[in-house]
Parts: sequence; C-alpha cells; structure tokens
Amino acid sequence: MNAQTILRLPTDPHISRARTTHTHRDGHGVPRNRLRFAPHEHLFFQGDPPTGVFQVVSGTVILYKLMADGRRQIQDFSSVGDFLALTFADVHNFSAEALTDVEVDFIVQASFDRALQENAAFRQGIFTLMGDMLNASREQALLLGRKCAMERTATFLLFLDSRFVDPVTGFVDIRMSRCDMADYVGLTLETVSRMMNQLKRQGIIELPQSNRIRISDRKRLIAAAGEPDEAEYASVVGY
Amino acid sequence: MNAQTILRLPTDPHISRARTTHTHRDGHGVPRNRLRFAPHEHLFFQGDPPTGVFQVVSGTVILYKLMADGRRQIQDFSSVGDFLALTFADVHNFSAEALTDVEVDFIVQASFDRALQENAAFRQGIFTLMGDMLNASREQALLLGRKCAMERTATFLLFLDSRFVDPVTGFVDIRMSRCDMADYVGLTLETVSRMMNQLKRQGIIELPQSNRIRISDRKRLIAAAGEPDEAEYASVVGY
DNA sequence: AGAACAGGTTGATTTGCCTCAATTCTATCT
DNA sequence: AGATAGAATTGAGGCAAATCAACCTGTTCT
Repeated sequence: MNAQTILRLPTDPHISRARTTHTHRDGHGVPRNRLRFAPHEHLFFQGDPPTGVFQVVSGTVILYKLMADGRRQIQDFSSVGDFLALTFADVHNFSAEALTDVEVDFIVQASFDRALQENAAFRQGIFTLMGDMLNASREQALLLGRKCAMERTATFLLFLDSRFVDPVTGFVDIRMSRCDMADYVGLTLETVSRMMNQLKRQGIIELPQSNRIRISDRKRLIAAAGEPDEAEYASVVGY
Repeated sequence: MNAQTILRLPTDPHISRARTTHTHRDGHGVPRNRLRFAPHEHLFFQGDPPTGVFQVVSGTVILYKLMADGRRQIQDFSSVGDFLALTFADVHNFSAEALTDVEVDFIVQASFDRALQENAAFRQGIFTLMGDMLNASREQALLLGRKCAMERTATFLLFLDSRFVDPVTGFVDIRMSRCDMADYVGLTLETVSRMMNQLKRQGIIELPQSNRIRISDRKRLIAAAGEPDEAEYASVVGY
C-alpha cells in the first residue's frame, strides 16, 4: 500500500462527520438511523468497540486491514443490502471507509440482537449473508494465495462486472483508484495498470477511460482469470 | 501445489470409507452420528451437494479449494468443536479432507435447521463460530495479500502454537507436511522449509525434528510475523 | 491560458520467491 | 544391517512482480 494513506492507530480519536438524516423503523419494527458518509469518511476503525450494525442503503464501503508500516489489504466491498460490523468480538478488527457517497442504516446492537432472537426471517437473512461473506473471503484467499497477476486482475474485473455493471450499456464505472484495486488483489498499482492495459490491447476489455470498462470477450476474460470455463465461473460467483 | 496431489474433479464419484461408530443425541436433543475418517479420506468434495453439518470431535480436517491445474489453497484447519459445512448454498465450494485420524459428529441438515430455529444457545454458538471463521479467513487474506515469505511463515507458526501447543512441554507436533503448510500460506514447500530453518538458525524456534517445533523467542517470532507487538498480536489471534 | 496537482501509464532495473535439481534425513521393510 | 521410499533440506539459476523513475492526461485553481 501506499504513501497517501495516513497511518491510523486504533487508539486515535476520530470525529465521524456522518450526518443523521432521519430515524425510522423497518418492516420488522427494528429502529434504524439513516446516516450519510462522504467519500473517505470512516464508519468505524479497526480497534473501535462495536456499538451496532450498519446496513448499506446506497453507495459502497470498503473494509480493510492495515499493517503497522502502512501495508493495506482490502477485504471486501459492501454495497446495497450488505450488513457491516456483524461481530461478536469486543473490538472491530478491520476498518470501514466510504468509497463513494454512502447512505447506511445504523441499528444499535441491542435492537439488532433482539431482532435476531425474535425474527426467524431476519435471522435467516443474516445467516445467509454471513455465509456469503465467508465464501467471498475464501475465494479471495484462493486469488491471493495461488493466482498470478493477470489471473488476479481478470478475476477482479469479472467481480466488478458482476456487481456494478450497467445492464443497459454493459459498462462498469470503476469508482475506485488503481491503488484500491491493487490493495484488494494483493498487487501494486503499477502491475494492475499493466494487466488492464494488456487486456485492452488483446481486445478482451474496452477501456475508453481509465475508470470505465466493458468486457468485450467474456470467454477469454474468464480464461485469463484461471477459471476452467464459464459454467464453473458462474457457480463460483453465484449468478 | 504439487505433483503428489491427485487432481479431482467435482463430478468424480467417490466412496466414503467413513465408519459410523454410533448414533446418539447431544445436550440439545439433536441426533448425531459419530463417524471416523482416516488421514486423506474426504468428508466431502467441492461440488458435492451438502447433506448436513459436521462437528469435529477429535483430530483435524483441512478445508481447501483446488484450481483446474492442481494449484491448491488451504483455507482452514478445523479441530475439536469446529463445525464444517455450514452452508446455505446448493453445493460445497471447498473440499474437506482428514489430516489426521478424525472423529466427527454428523447432523443431518433438517435436524440442524430445527436446532437453529428452536435453540437460542445453539444458534448463538453457531453465529459466533461463523464470525470466528470469517475473521480467520480475513486474517489469512492479509497474510496472503500483503506479507512476505518470512512474515507468512512466522505468522503460521504462531497460529500453530496457539492451537496445537502441548501446554506442558511447549512443543507443537506439526501433523502436516511442508506442502500442506505451503498451501496454506501461499508459498512453495521449499520456501517454507528455508524460512523455518532460518528461524531455527536465528534461535527463534527449536526444530529438533522436522515436524516438531517449540518457540524459544516469542517476541522475535512475533516481530518476524510483521505484528507490531505482543499485545497487538494477542488481540489478533484472540487469546 | 498557464500552473499545479493527482492519478494513470509506461519503461528500466532489481529482487524475492519459484523452479529445477541434487543431497540428506527418517522410517519402514526385508 | 542394508535397501528402498518419502519427505525435508539445500543450492543454483530464472522469472514475475516490485521498485524506482519518468512521462502523460485530465482537472482545478489562479
């Protein structure tokens, strides 16, 4: 990771500039506070004690861990519907930062715990979500542990496409820097840039601007990702 | 990964040689079948449809994913008390193989689901376990994405120590090959061997036999793992 | 318009880990 | 004890990705 990231220790005080827009109850009667965060604001930091749970309403949040010397590993991108901070530990062990403008609902821990006890459907949803997060994390471990630079990059582009593609144009607006991408796939930003431009030169993706891509040859991109074939890939990503 | 692993496709038939020793009910009245597996037998394969849940009674099980060309990423080691195959998907997306002699209790899916619905304490335990698995997987992602060979190896030895140390002798019997270790930390077996022997030469660990270690200088091992200090490390591993 | 800046791309060089190969160690079998 | 086999260690060389550095592009500010 990278010079521009300010090293932040768990004990630093921090002032959340989140703005509460309104308070309401969801379909299960659980009270929620709608909050807004601007890009680069933190929902919470590694080391903070958890006070409740967030559900993303719009925008995307990155979850990451930092090493003492500033190396960063991004662990997940949370977007609409995802829950954050589902922890039973006494401190958060990763940080959550708004990548874009973000709206989230905050549910205080006691309300969340009550809903989990009393509402079977809610509970089932949380279980499924935790299972999905675990799968995603283990898929990332395979990528980080055993894939080469091109495979990592291609896999990541398929991931972006599956989650953020505009269904009418087929384009993905990449709302993150090369550095963010690199910190997810465990490479440097230069290597990510090289791999993307190589895919462009090979006619596998279109890259009209640096943060806008479209997959023009999905089969070859899947092959470049190290997946045996499309059917197999679909089962991995789950679409 | 490595020549000696036989590539196994999800569709291959397989005969489980597991032996049922007896059937009983646990404290919650959930029916369980006690099964035994010998080293290298599989509890299930990636691609199999899940039929229930396993809880490890003794021994250790490795969870891993395989790529089409045989590259392997080990994702977790399950030992006493751990649950396996907690999935809501229609197929397993990793394989589970006995590393040692293993005893597990098998709980059919319907019984498990019922216990989850009806028993709050059981449910809480499962939630906590899923949270722990997610934390472990994300910690592994940091290791794989951002740590160098020595840091990975040192981190792994600390992990082994925290889970498998003999409290009286202080030794850890490593019940896996260098290849298994390498496939967990995303290196080759040769690199793992080099790093371990380097730690031995530096007097940080004792290595009287290739599969038996003791940490003789924990502070330096923690430093080699890239953790800022012991307190921080303890909070990461959770002891 | 020009300056300043941030992000992205591209090139040259270095390096850490992998690969391939040889040797040693340990356990098992006869 | 000697033979054999599997695993671990050690060494030499190669290569993929990191590092370091220059340049380009687009945007904001004056």
